[in-house]
Amino acid sequence: MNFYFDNDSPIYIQLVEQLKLYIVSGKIEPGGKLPSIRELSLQLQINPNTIQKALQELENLELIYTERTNGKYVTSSKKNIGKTKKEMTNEKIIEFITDMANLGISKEEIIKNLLELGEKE
Amino acid sequence: MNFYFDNDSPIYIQLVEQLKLYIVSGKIEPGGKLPSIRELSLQLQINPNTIQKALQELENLELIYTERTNGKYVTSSKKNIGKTKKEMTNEKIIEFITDMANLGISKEEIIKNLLELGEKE
Amino acid sequence: MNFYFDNDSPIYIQLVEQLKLYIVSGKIEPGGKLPSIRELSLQLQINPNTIQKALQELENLELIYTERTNGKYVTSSKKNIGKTKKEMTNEKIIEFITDMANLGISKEEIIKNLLELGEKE
Amino acid sequence: MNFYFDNDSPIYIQLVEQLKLYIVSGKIEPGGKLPSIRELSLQLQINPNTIQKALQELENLELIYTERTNGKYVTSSKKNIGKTKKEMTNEKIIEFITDMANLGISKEEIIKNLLELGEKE
DNA sequence: GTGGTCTAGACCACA
DNA sequence: GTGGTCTAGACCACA
Repeated sequence: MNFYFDNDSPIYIQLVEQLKLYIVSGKIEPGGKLPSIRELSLQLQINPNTIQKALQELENLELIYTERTNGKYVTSSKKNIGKTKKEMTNEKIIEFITDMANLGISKEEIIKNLLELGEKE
Repeated sequence: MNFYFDNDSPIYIQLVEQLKLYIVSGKIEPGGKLPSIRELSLQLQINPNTIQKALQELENLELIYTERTNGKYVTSSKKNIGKTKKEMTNEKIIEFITDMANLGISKEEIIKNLLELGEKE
Repeated sequence: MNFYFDNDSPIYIQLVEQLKLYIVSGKIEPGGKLPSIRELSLQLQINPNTIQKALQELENLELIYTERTNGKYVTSSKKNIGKTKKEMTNEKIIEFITDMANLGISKEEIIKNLLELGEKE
Repeated sequence: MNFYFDNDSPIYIQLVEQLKLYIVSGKIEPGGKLPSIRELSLQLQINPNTIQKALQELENLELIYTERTNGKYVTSSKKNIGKTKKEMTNEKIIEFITDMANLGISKEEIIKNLLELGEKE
């Protein structure tokens, strides 16, 4: 797991986004234990308060849960994970389509563009 | 021209984004005169300083220019407008593809998804 | 005589500067009659008030003088013209040296630079 | 670091210019931390908004960068600093040569003049 | 009328 | 503590 941060948005938000992606894409496995806040703080060179804030958000989304005195775990609920994945996907698709529409770019052009990008890679 | 503002990002940024879209999509025509800062301020119920800040950004992007004591105009340079449009489009496409890849969604799935959205509408 | 204007400084100032240069460099001859404000206004596409303001400045500098009901003339006084030329020159040289010093560039480097520029042309 | 302000141009521009000089001449070292906006405001007796505006310009020029909630730093990029220094130097030299040419003063005369200034000092 | 600058001061998120 | 945003409002030069 690698994390990248820029100065364009709050660090805790960037952390939430990246952890969400690791969870919904399965790169962090369901039910797995998370490193402690202290550990994460050291590893990522981020203030523990900021880590805590990010993890709190993930807990609100029911993607992780806390076992008192024991640590934090990724949910085992495929349903929760799937729901978040679907939400994220839909949100991003809708936003993308809207953006393209506002730019005056049709669905056909988008698809053509995507296919070309596919060939180049 | 309609403008909508939410509380998720600074007003001046939202104004810049919306004006950019109006310009690159041609809804404000190249060379056209913009309403004065005072007028926009009244219309949008936004402080003139905030309007000024947004327009300054657009001027930095060379999408508008200022005639001293006369007013502000959209650039007539199709090149500038086209360049910005291309930049905005590419940026959003790349971001979208990256997001989808991180979510573990393949290009084929995206296209399928887009086509389905097309049918629904 | 050609005039060029940008939006970086007030037009009347740009007009003063350009006229000063034409006078001190002799491109407008001493004692010569200037076009009327109306004519200049038409030619340069500049508001007559702006022309008037610029000419007033030149009159304060004793580079031109007004013959009531007859028009405006460039001074015949070589002394006045020479004095202004010297002032402008010294001012610009001092400013340039100061700028270069602030940039940490020595006199020797400047001269080297100038000579190189000479060769290229 | 000393700052001087006159009434000939906007304060924020003068501040930008002076900070640029301090940066490109190395008097503020690359990577160094700038005083906070509030501190500068107090020291220079200038409104924080005006300071902010000046620093924003420097950030646009990529001469400084912001660490969220932490402060502002001079870039460590020698490339950026060098590029700006070169730009400033060339600009001023070209402007100077043009001015002198318009005044009808030859390169030889300029150099003679510079050398004389050297002797006087 | 136009845009530009500046101040005072409040308020916010973030770390 | 840090920077960022926004408003209210004054004032200015210019055309």
